[in-house]
Amino acid sequence: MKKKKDENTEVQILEAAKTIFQSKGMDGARMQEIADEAGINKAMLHYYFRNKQLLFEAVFKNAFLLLAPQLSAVLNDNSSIEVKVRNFTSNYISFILVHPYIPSFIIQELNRNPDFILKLKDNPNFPNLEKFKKQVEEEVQQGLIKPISAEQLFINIMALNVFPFVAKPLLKAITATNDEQYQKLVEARTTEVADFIINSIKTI
Amino acid sequence: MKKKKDENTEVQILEAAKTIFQSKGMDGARMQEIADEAGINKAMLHYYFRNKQLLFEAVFKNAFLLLAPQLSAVLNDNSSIEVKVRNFTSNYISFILVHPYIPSFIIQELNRNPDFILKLKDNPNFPNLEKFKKQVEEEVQQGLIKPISAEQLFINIMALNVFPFVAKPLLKAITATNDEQYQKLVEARTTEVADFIINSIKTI
DNA sequence: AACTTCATTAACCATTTGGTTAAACTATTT
DNA sequence: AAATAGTTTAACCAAATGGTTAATGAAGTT
Repeated sequence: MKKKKDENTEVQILEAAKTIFQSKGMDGARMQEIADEAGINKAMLHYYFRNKQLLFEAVFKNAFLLLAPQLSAVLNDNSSIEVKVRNFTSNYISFILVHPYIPSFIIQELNRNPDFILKLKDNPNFPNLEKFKKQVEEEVQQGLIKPISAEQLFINIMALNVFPFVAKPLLKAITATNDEQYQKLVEARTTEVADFIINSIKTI
Repeated sequence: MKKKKDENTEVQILEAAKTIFQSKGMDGARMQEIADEAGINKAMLHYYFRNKQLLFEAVFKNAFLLLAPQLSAVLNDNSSIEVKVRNFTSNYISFILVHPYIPSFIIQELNRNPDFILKLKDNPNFPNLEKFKKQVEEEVQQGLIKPISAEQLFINIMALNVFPFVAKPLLKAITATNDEQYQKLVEARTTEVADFIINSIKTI
């Protein structure tokens, strides 16, 4: 091999960096630990990504690129609000079961450095509320759902779906459940949350 | 002054540590920065709190002791579920306006170190669901609210109230609002969220 | 006033950590 | 096979960082 950096090594680094960064955060992660996880020399991290900040940004962007389509899904398809809510809830919970750390990771690191989001906003996949806004207004107009702003509805959908994963340790303690019980509680939400939202907004 | 550690200094340190830890987290915070913020020598931090971990735990406990009563409020008074939901939502949002960093801080650090909660669980003020459970069951039985488990209802209440603050940078970006607009959006939730919840669970 | 005790500081220390460098290695090109 | 160019490593480095220490200050006790 020549001329081209070994893509395999690069992927290995990203994979290891993802593991370490997502469990320890930018500040808690150590370059040596990432190198060990990847099974390579620490200098390689710098050879491929120059420094810790750039490596972190690569991991962060990858994570966001996985999450963004999940959010956009609620916003940009053509089904009714009710169907959207049901699909989103069920899709999101499956998604999390595969990528459990992503939402906490993104929210945590955005709190640490809010300017970070500016680098993502340009991205064409960045979730956009426009279409959803029109749809909510229309359904309200038509009397299909009770008056609510698209922003508030969106926040509610996100909150009910994402929060149980982000606040897992706290909620586990308060509900006095073990891992298995909490997992069941969360899985039950696949339908519970959708029903809860729809109950609230649908007209009688 | 003698015999007693200068309480003023101790308070100054805790105040400074709170500021730094809550904005940078345990890993991102620097002892020197805390000392500077408190306007004292770095050695004082160790004199009063021995090491970084213990200083952090003091700050964390203080934060949790502020938050816990807010949560217990929903669970332990005697009003109806509907009144409780309204009171909690309105109280919680006022609370956050005074202590904006607390919930993110707690959730973030619990994710970093889930065992941390064990140190809090013993505390008599730790939120307990027992009473709330009975109440929900009763109101369901009486047909006052639709069937829902106390755990799910509690998670929903928490999610709808806490999430907008924890995920502020992300939600600000997606809703394309500036600080002022987002603040308004959140303040509107004082009543919006309560209505949303009650709409969903009340029987017709 | 001498003594004792806690509070505070400046200087110091060992370790950790992100990052660098020069050399070795590997594969491709000529 | 010699030259070339990218890849990988071990060793190294300077700065940052949590923590310590020995000396000084200040206040109460005798």
